Amino acid sequence: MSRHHNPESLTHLMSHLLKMHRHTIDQIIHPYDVYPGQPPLLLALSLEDGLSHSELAARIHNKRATLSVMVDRMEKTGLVERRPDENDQRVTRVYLTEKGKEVTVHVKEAIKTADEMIFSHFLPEEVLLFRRLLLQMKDNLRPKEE
Amino acid sequence: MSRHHNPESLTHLMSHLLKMHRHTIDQIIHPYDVYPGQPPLLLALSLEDGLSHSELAARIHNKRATLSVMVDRMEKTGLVERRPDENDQRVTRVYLTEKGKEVTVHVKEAIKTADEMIFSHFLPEEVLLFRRLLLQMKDNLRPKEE
DNA sequence: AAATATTAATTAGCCGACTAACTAAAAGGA
DNA sequence: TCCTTTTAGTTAGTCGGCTAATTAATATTT
Repeated sequence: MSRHHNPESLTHLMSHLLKMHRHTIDQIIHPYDVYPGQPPLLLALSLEDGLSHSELAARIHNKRATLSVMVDRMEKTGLVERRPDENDQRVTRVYLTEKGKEVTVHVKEAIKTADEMIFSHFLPEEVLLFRRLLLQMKDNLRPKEE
Repeated sequence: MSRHHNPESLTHLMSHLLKMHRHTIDQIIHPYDVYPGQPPLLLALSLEDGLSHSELAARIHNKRATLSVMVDRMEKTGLVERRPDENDQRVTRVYLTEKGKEVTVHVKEAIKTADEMIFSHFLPEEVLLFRRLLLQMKDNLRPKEE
């Protein structure tokens, strides 16, 4: 209780928490051919299907190169499919397959389970407060032009 | 402001924050031959040098296999060295080299810079509150035997 | 003492993430 | 129009992380 009072350990603790959270989800969804990095991508497509690679990469905070390889794998496991954009031949759009849509239902349940676990015993106002602090941090890290 | 009210996005936001935090540190330490995953290992050794692989893996919340490969690389870049344990021939202990110790000074500064950035505009009691919430989450995720 | 189980570390193989370098297509300028 | 710049996506190479399987040494059991 008296050790680790420096802010560094807070980020270390955060990364540990996220690792456990991710692991909880992965345990549930692994049987559905979904790998640990894929839930954000599936959720993004379930909100708006047919995003381009660039849009999708931005939504899930990944680089295009990372996304390209992920989509390769997910195409192989039959979760998504690529279709060329009609107007711009540079653009490839990514769509959920039927299997992808079915699997996303289970992914959402898994996330719900993990979130209820990690935020259990939290008062609603504590969750709101936590959100406010995270948004403050995000703002702090935003590069300022001056 | 009105979108993303579900807890899921909180973990997504956390992972985004950590990614930026890690990137901030990496920008500073990259010239010192330190790769983005290595700061926690260096800090652990600067607190207690000569840990075994198993101990070190536990401290930084990694698996032994992950650690083994990291130590390989860090031995190549001259940051750490392996020495066998005297009493137990199964055990290998990891020590900071002189270069490793020097570099760790810069790593600590980089972490300090990144932490001051991410926690700027935070009141001391907000940091404490944030810590309390994270510890609550950690406790929530601890597997209970019952 | 000998057989068995456990522990420490490594290796192989995979997924996730990045940067840098590349190709192709579209947009903009002279 | 032609040249240049920008944008979209892929590929290659590397680091970080995992699980499963392997090897070696120590502990346990019988």
